Amino acid sequence: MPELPEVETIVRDLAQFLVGRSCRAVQVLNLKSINLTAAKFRQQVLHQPISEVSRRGKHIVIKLPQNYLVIHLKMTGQLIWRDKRHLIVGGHPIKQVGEELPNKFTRVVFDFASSGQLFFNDVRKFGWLKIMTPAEAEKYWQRLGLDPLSKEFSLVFFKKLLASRPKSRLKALLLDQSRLSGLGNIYVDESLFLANLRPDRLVGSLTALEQKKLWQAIPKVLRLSLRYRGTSFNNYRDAQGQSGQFVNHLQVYGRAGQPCLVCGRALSKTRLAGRGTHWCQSCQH
DNA sequence: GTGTTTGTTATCAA
DNA sequence: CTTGATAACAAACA
Repeated sequence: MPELPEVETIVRDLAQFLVGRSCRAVQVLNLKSINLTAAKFRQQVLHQPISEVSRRGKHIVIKLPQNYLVIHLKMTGQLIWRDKRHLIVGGHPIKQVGEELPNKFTRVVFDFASSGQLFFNDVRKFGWLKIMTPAEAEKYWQRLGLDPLSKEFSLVFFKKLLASRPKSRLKALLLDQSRLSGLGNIYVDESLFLANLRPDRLVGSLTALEQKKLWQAIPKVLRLSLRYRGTSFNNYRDAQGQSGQFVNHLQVYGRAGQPCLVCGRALSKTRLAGRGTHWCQSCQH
């Protein structure tokens, strides 16, 4: 489940591999993964030098001279770069990390001639790659809320956000991409645990101190995960096919029934805002 | 065969 | 308008 830290990890890697390069061939193995016909998609991408790879919420944005290639990995999407050049260290070629690609879940392949290949894999086919004009992209971004790692994510902004949805539950508000963009199920649960707040608390019931604590917890969790290159609960891999290691530092997500790492009480799992919600009944109020 | 998993959108209800 | 619930999308996994 790629959320902000996972997408940011992929974007930083891809920028190194892709910027300045042009795609020489595209194979579309699943038409539903793209927003144009294969011929038009190919025409938009081929021989167009990539100038920038960036992130908008959970979206990956690849800048081409005329248009943007916007990618959402949804739940099981992967973007994995395979270098074609034989890296020789100490007289021996470095062994490629991860499995052989393409595999049965590869949906699109971008060929970068002599340098390498980029594979879009997606078990569940929810992910997508869309060519957008700058105008279309701008319109699309307008639906996204603020990035919690941006400098605009101030305490004042956050308090206004909370005040605008007083009757919502914390879990639902933090998952809403039109309010904040980038948090998903894992980091919402982790942030609420770190802030000692119940996921089902009404937003309007928070004290000033609780508001500040939550505001601090969100970027803290995201940055910590980024340091470990994200959470590979199952499907997520970075752009080099490697797992993220933050799964070893999760406090509540995926730990239902196991002891709370702070107080020792068995962690709970309930259903809230349509999602499995993990939390500690002793530590969160 | 059944239930669970989740990002996002659409639809419906109160 | 707000909020929440549910289905849909698709496929693996227990």
